[in-house]
Amino acid sequence: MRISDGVEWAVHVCGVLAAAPKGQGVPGLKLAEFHELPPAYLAKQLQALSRAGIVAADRGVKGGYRLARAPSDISLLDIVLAIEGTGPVFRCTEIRQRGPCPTPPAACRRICPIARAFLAAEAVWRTSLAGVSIAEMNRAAAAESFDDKRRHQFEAWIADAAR
Amino acid sequence: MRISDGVEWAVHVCGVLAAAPKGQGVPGLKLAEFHELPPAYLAKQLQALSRAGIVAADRGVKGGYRLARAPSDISLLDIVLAIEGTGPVFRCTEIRQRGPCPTPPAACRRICPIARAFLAAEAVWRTSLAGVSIAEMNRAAAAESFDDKRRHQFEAWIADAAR
DNA sequence: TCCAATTCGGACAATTTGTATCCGCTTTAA
DNA sequence: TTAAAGCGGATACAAATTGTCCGAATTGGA
Ligand code: SF4
Ligand code: SF4
Repeated sequence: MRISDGVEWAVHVCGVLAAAPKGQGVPGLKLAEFHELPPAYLAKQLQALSRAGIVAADRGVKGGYRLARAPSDISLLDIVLAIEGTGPVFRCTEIRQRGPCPTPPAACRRICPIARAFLAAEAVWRTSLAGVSIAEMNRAAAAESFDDKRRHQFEAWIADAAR
Repeated sequence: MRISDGVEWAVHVCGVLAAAPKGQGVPGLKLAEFHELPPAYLAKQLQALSRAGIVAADRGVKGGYRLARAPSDISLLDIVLAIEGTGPVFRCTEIRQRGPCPTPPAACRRICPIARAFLAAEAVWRTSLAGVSIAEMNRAAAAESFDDKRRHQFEAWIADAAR
């Protein structure tokens, strides 16, 4: 049970896009270059973000990716669900209905205590991730690891990358 | 990001063992038969439970598996960690230290806000799973899906399976 | 208007991970 | 001594993940 690398990439990319000039798009190639990621594979993750309505994509020579909504309105959970899919982590194969002493179908109308416990645990996990937004993380990251020099370096880079 | 089938199997097996006669062991073959599971693969999961100290294994002709501690002292989290491993779900590849605008190593002493958020979410997930024990789930399952006839059927089966 | 440059999009292959099985070994009770 | 049972490693098989490619769509200028 491990989380895909694409989730980490997507979170970082959204952080960069949140800091990009309003109304301008950043090409996927530039985003890949920023973190030294495989461009073609990152493009696939960006497609998933686009399908989920988290980023918007403009094609053509002045195209690129930009956030589809405000950074404060995009949570970690949104990104995880976009990349990993919305299905539950624990999925039941109904083995209780098999074997020499099966649970009768009538008793299987409601999910069993085991599945309930896993769903409840996933619910609090999702709630926790839903509570932190891109905007908050960018603010925290800037305060912790940006000095004036690096901030200027970043702004120069993104001014060149944005279209 | 999905959870292994072996976890579901292990939880069910622990539930069966909790209902077995005290002091007697149930062979792995019988446990596989009860849920119609592939015997060889279930045996591997049982090894993991044994290594984690959740079940105890007795070898030899009167051997079998039995719970290593009280059912009320075995949580869902214990089983998940035994089967899936204890590593974190989200593991960072430190991509922030690469590319044209890297985070300086000095600022990477503490984990970043992104990783913190994921670790916090996993912590509440684990806490939730740690709060439900095998004993509680067996009690709930019995109340929901056991009538007198099925209870007798189950006790007859396990009396024959236990050694 | 048409063409060339640029970019996203989905289909496709390669790699890694997880699933499942088997067999020899040790241990134990009869 | 023998039969039953768990342990561990070696080995095939299936699936998900990772990674790459080429075509469709859009823009801007000739
Ligand atoms: S009893 Fe619960 S965990 Fe087991 S197969 Fe049914 S729903 Fe899944
Ligand atoms: S900044 Fe955070 S999420 Fe990104 S690579 Fe570093 S620790 Fe991981």
